[in-house]
Amino acid sequence: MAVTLREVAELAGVSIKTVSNVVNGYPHIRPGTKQRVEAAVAELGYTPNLTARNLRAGRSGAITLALPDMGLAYFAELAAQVIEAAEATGLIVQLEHTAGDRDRELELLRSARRHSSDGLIFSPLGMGQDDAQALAVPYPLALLGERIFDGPADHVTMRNQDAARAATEYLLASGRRRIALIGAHQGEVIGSAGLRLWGYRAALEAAGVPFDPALIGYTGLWHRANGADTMRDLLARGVEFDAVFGLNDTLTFGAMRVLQEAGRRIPDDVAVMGFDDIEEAQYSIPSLTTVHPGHGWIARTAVETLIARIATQAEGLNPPPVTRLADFSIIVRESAPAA
Amino acid sequence: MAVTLREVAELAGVSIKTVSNVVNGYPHIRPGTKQRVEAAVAELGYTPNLTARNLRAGRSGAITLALPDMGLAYFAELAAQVIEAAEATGLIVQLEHTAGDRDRELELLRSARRHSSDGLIFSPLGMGQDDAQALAVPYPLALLGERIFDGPADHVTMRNQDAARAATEYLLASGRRRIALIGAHQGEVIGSAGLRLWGYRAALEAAGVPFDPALIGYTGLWHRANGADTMRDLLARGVEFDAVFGLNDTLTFGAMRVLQEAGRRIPDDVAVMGFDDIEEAQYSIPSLTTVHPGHGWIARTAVETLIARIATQAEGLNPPPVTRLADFSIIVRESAPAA
DNA sequence: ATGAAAGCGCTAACAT
DNA sequence: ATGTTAGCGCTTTCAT
Repeated sequence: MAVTLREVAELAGVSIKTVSNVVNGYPHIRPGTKQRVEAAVAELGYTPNLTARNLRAGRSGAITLALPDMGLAYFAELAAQVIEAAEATGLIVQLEHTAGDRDRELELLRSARRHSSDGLIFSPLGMGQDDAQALAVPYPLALLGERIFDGPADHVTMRNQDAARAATEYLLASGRRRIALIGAHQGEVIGSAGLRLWGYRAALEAAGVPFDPALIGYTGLWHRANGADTMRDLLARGVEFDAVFGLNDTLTFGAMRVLQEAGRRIPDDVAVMGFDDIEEAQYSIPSLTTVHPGHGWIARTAVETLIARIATQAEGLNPPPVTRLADFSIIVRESAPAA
Repeated sequence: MAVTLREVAELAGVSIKTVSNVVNGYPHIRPGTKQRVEAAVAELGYTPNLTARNLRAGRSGAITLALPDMGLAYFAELAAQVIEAAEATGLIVQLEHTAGDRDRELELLRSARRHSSDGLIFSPLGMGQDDAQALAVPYPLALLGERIFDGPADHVTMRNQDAARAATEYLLASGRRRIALIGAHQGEVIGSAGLRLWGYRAALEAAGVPFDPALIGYTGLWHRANGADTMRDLLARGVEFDAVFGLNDTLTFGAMRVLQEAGRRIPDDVAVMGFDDIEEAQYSIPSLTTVHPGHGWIARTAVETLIARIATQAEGLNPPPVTRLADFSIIVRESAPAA
């Protein structure tokens, strides 16, 4: 079994209080005592039992991060950044997987308190606006993503519509007029796809460029293969276009491959714009012009917001939920140079 | 504050023992009592405090998974699988990031017990065989990967050398003779790169095909960009080859892109073989023939092995470390068809 | 500067 | 079938 305070105290010939004081760096300890305790700690290889400490403190020192799919680079990178941000404040991150399944997501919200964690950072995918009330949970929660707005929980997200509009305006400004959009979700209004499609349409409208439904490529998932399929379909339909706006980078890489297969030069024949700025965007050939949605900021802010909520809730307060929006920027690379 | 057993007991007019019994499904309870308790639980919204339960049980219900880099698809997919396997046995996974940095890895091993977790699944990258003794830690540990062998901890890994040999033999059998290898590490003997290079050489030797150092592409990291760079270098050097064996899939995709840029047809001019069988291998164009290293099995076995070690260590036993090897297989796809 | 002791919320041994 | 109680390892008043 593990060594306890009591055993250290016995060996050092002091009380457990003194050992606790030494371990926790309490200042007023006689140097001699301190040394004896430290020797005993070293000899026995004592490490504090965090579970006991947490029970005493009324917290667990861990937060839960629930993501739909670690296989998508965006989420994998987000996870890495949340872990980093949490680690910086001494919190451990427990990772959960929902597979974007609505039932699993709802179940997670219901059961999350059973996992000994101080709060949840949650990125739903299967749940939608109608499920907003399920976010009214009795523990600290920070929502990510674009599935649910104005819900009863803190929310960290980005200006999807503005960003998509800016991306489209960028393509328009570089002289493109027939901009294909891939990754649309049939009938979606709220959600990354719906919002970004709106931004795209707003930019077209403002520029007086007619919206052509034939330019929209629909696909449920946003993996590389889906982008490839959608692009193949677009080409097969013989639609003309001089630019492609992919609603996420991974999808866009798939589309880019198919374009190149088909002999379309990027950016000469077709300019390509992505969304997410995942790491690979810097290294692809050509490198990908894309929307940087501030995921680092989102990760840090999610952790920060959750910590703040944990603190206020511990004081018995319950301030109204806040929404925090990340800044975005267009990262210009080879696939869509400026005009 | 959260509702406790005591409050539920008070409301239901029973003792906390009875409430505990009900909550834990102890069978012999009078139906009426059970109902009253359940009503009280529901009314107050009681959920057990896991920290207290864990303190009592002497375990935390969580395991730690430490990986070098979530940005690499292989590790992201491995994480997802470990989480799934752990979840199936009721364990939570705490994820840590080492960035493949030796000092961070050593620090992690030292401090891991401070994190309230029952054990560690650890995939080192910066540490090497010389650091084997650092694995002699006083808590349950399962080692992954190919950096350290015969260390003082349980080890779940695969037959790297055999697998690389089989992959090379497959290419030879399909009639290729000039097989470029990319992803080699200068001077490495132990480690994924070193072992796989050895397997490659063994296959060549067995087939009587001379080893040509000019065919070896060196690169430290195994990201897509590294594969692309290495392949560009190979092409620039004017080395002739009719096949490429990439030491991981991600790297191989980068190389494949450059090959296609250069007008080499896959598999007609160059057959391409990867290693890892990440999801994308099914969807790339062409789809990637690769070594399936049994990551699902590795994830499940790592969790299983760790749980077994946790159990024996709790009984005060300390059986010698075990090594468990995953089976591999060659997944034949378009990039390198059978002869 | 240090010790004694209560108590965080839970489970289980022991009673009844 | 249910109640009483000790104790998991720790921190923290309250004494001294």
